[in-house]
Amino acid sequence: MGSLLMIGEFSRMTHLSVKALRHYDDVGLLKPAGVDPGSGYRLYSVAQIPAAQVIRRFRDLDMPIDQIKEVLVTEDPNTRDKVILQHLGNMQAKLDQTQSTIASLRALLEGGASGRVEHRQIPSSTALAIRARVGWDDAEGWLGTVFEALHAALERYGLTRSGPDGALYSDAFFEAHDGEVVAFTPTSTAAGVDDRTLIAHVPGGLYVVMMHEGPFAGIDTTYGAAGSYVTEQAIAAPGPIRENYVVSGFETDDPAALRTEVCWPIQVPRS
Amino acid sequence: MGSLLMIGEFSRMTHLSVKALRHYDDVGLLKPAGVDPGSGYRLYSVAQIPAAQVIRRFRDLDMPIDQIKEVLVTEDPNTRDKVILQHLGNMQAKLDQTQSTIASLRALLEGGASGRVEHRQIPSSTALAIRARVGWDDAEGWLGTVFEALHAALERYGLTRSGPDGALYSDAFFEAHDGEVVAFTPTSTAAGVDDRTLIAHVPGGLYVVMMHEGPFAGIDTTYGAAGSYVTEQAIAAPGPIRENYVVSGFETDDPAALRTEVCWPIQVPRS
DNA sequence: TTGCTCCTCACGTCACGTGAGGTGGC
DNA sequence: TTGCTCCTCACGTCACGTGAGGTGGC
Repeated sequence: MGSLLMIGEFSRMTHLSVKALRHYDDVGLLKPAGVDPGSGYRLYSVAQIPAAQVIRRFRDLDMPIDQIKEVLVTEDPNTRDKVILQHLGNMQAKLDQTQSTIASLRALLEGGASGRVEHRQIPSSTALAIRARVGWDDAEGWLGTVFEALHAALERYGLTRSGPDGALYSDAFFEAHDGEVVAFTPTSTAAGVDDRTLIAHVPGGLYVVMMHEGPFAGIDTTYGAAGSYVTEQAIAAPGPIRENYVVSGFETDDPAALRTEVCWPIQVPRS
Repeated sequence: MGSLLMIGEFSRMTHLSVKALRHYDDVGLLKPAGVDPGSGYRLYSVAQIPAAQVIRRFRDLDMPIDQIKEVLVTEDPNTRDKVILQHLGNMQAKLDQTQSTIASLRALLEGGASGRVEHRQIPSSTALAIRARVGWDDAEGWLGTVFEALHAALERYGLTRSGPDGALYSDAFFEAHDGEVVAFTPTSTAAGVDDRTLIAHVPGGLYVVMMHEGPFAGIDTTYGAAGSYVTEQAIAAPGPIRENYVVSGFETDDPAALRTEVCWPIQVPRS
């Protein structure tokens, strides 16, 4: 129980480097069981080995130190294991996305089939919507929860969806990877909706529309194609970019079956 | 061809942030096609979009900028695609290791069955060996290539292996994640080996030996168990830690079937 | 006394992000 | 003229790694 180890021995037993161990002490992630008052030597207990092993694994998975701290402060073992397993779920999701990034890279190298460009006048519509400042990496998760909330609200008010879910993206969202996003579910009427903040008017306009087929990891290729077209035609117009989720994760579990319309605002042609 | 874009437009089309684009300009990863002499504005060409897409994917996969540069300077498209695919192979391997880290974390939470401890007098032996300073992350790859070289040498000299491959690890390898490692293939005789640098004497000694079952991602648990035992018995001795690859990647493709003996040096008991 | 292991600053690294303060064209 | 988009420093962040310079016990 009380066997104490010097930092080098503890390092060999846990495979954490000495520098890392000192850092974990500094930031309060893993404090040594004791400190020699005379020499200042850190003294670790063999009982700290399991905690060190958990830390090492999470760091291997690039979990931030603060998050690991949250996991480890949970004293009750059952609760703690649940927290860990939940984090593992997130890791797995990240991993799946990495897989999909690799796939999209392969696809890119094999030459992406650029889709067809369509000019479309999108009419304005009434919708239930939620607007927020969203960070780039949180966007996919945010959209998922928000659309679930919007669909639940639709049902609650006895309304029906009059078209695919969609979202408007501010320039800052792309340029600073952090900006306003409006997620909306169109509906023919918002009668009876008492929460006024949910009701929104989604402005229409003239857009170049391209269909993106497959997961979001590769959607930048469609953005590139649409943007190139708009640039070469010199018809770009200001305003948010719009995505329509024609076939979304609510309709299919097969990532390859996803269909997203990328809508790039363009000028009304001069007569 | 010549359509030029301001940095914000290029950001929206490539999904790279403006800050990232400026950084890639600074470090020479992606220079804008032109710069406005009056304003200093960066001007990108639509022809640069594919390069930006490749960069974005590799960065999503955490490939260092310098490596991406190496990939992109390869002008010939065929060679370049081969280089990229090779890097993708590495990525896939890292991903598989992440999977295995997750698995070992789950195993850890379900309570690892700590193996049996054996005291063993390991005799000294002659061996073909390669010694080098190795970085932590390179170790597994280094061992693979080195053992292939050693086996090839054995065959070349008409010798036979007299025991499992093994390696000696300096303290610095664990404590600084960068230190001396000796990989060796034991052989009863080194007669006829003209490359003297290959011949080594692997010293024997008294060790505590524990068998690690499964992939290397979880081997720290066995280190922890062996180290705890040695500490609690107060029998630790100086000297490198030794691993014997009883069932290695050369013998099986199933990670769960791997068997590695972790040998921790201990003192000769006093009469 | 020599070596060994440990200690504490202070600074470097990598890939950007975060402001501050300022400029040019519609 | 106001806004907008862009510009360049300079510094911050995260998780350590890299020395420099120094101390205590066998």
